[in-house]
Amino acid sequence: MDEQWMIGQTSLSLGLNVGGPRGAPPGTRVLVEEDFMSSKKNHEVEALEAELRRVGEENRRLSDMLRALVAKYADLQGKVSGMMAVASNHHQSSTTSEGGSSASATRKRARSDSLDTASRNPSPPLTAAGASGRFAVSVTVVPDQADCTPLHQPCNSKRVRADEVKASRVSKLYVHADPSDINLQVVKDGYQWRKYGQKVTKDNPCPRAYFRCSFAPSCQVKKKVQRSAEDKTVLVATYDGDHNHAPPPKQQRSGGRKGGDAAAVHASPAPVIVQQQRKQEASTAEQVADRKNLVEQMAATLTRDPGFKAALVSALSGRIPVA
DNA sequence: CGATTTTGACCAGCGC
DNA sequence: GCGCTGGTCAAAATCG
Repeated sequence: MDEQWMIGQTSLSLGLNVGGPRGAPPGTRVLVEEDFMSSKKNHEVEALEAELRRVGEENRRLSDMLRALVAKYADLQGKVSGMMAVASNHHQSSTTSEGGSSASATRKRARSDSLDTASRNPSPPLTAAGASGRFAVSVTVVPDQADCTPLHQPCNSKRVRADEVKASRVSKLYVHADPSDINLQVVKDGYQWRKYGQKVTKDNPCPRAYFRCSFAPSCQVKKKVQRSAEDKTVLVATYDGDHNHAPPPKQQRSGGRKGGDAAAVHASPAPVIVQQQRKQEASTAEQVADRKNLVEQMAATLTRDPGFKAALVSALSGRIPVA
């Protein structure tokens, strides 16, 4: 995937001036007359240079470590992909012989079957999210149990327990929402969602909202959004399925009426974290470009954020003692 | 006027 | 069989 590309972006310019002025501005000149001052200055310069060399070396070492890590990751990913492909083939051959629908093929199932006739997309769930300038976003993925869910067993199974067994693609996204927007059940992930239901669940006083992807009628991705029972500032979004289309372009995402996901995404490019569940299927150039855009957006957002810069500067300046 | 949200009703699965 | 619960539907309401 994009590790190599990301590695190549080591020169993401943050526009920082770390460690104070690197030289007097042109045109200014400091005259130091006393010898002891001169020697002291030389001493400081040497110390700073030594520190600079040390930091540079550390930087190089960390870069090497990162490269090694990414290489290992890619290697492992390849192995996992291979194993999953093998498992998928195996499962397919075993499920195709299972035959007709069960006796509990109900009206509802028939309904959902009609919906499920739409293709189950192979595209990776480019689940990206940013939350109102907050950076606390995390993702957990329930690993695919079965790559190809038979059509008579739709992914949107009702029971969580059944989901745990049958669900093909379920991922969870934790978004730290703005406490002031305590009623806003919105997880901004770049896609257009249409709410089709809301329910108060037993274990959580906060209602759970049900969303469908409204950008593409054939897209069967569903999303459940609920505030965490423990921390009401945390939104838990559960994604069910994969999008079979690219994320809508920004100008189209702003079509929502009431400041929904789309409008929120349009409002400001929030930091995003991309998670990928099915690497072996994410090979098209378009998807790669999407992810590059997301990373670029992330970097751009971080560089624009004065708080981030300040934190980075303070962290770096703490490492470089200024006499 | 069309798209979206709201909300009560309905349905299916599960445990007892 | 019954009740509980989660998921979905669909009509009405709302909004730009």
